[in-house]
Amino acid sequence: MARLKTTNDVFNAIAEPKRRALIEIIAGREMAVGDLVEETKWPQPAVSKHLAVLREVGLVTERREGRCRIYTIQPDKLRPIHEWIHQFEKYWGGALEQLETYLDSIQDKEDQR
Amino acid sequence: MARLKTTNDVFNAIAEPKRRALIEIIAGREMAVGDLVEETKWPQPAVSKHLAVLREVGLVTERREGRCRIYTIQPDKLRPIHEWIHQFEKYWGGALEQLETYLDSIQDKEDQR
DNA sequence: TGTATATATTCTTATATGGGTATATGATGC
DNA sequence: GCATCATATACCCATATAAGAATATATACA
Repeated sequence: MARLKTTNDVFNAIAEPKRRALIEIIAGREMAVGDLVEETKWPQPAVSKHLAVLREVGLVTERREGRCRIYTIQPDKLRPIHEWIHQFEKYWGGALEQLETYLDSIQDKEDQR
Repeated sequence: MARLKTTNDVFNAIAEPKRRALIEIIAGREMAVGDLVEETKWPQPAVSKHLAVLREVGLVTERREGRCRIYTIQPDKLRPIHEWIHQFEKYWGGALEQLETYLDSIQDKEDQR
């Protein structure tokens, strides 16, 4: 087997720095492809192809508006990664991180209710 | 250009599920390669090669002890990823996550002192 | 010195990439 | 219908895998 596809999961999708850059730019707002091309100064096909990967793993959604395609971030898709790393937080943490860990454990119980 | 090397950074290194599995197994203890082979039931060269990638990005360190090589995790190397995702947490959060974000901001100020 | 043990490295191969360029699709306005 | 704008897709290429099998390295021990 070769390396996993970039569209295999969110971990693989965000391994590419340019896709992380796109996520940072889109976060919290809605943007058309053209806006992203202007902001990044990358060739349009490059932007479209990276967006296609992010779309396939669900990190962004697309909505058509006339000729434009408006992209929106789905940040909750990053949560599995956050939680995967969270389990190792206790090994590097100072005092405040420990409190965080404690509060998370409370929340986990709440989520189970 | 092709895809970035798996050893390019921690993001690329942990994109492979088997490397994440290794990290989960080693976390919090010290293990020889043989222990990992036994635990995973993977072929020994596979384990060694995945460990080499983790080593190159600093996620594990190796110590020689007789014929064995003992591997230890360096969990703080995961921190940059945790912090990258942290900036998007506010977009998905419920009440307790907001508190977490607040506590983090306190801690950031503390770190700056 | 020779042998067994523990681990790393070297091949090979199938597969997937990201960049660049050209082209296709699709909506708008005349 | 036709030209134009906005975006996606197809093609080519150089590069990097991960798996498997075979082999090399290094240490311990008789």
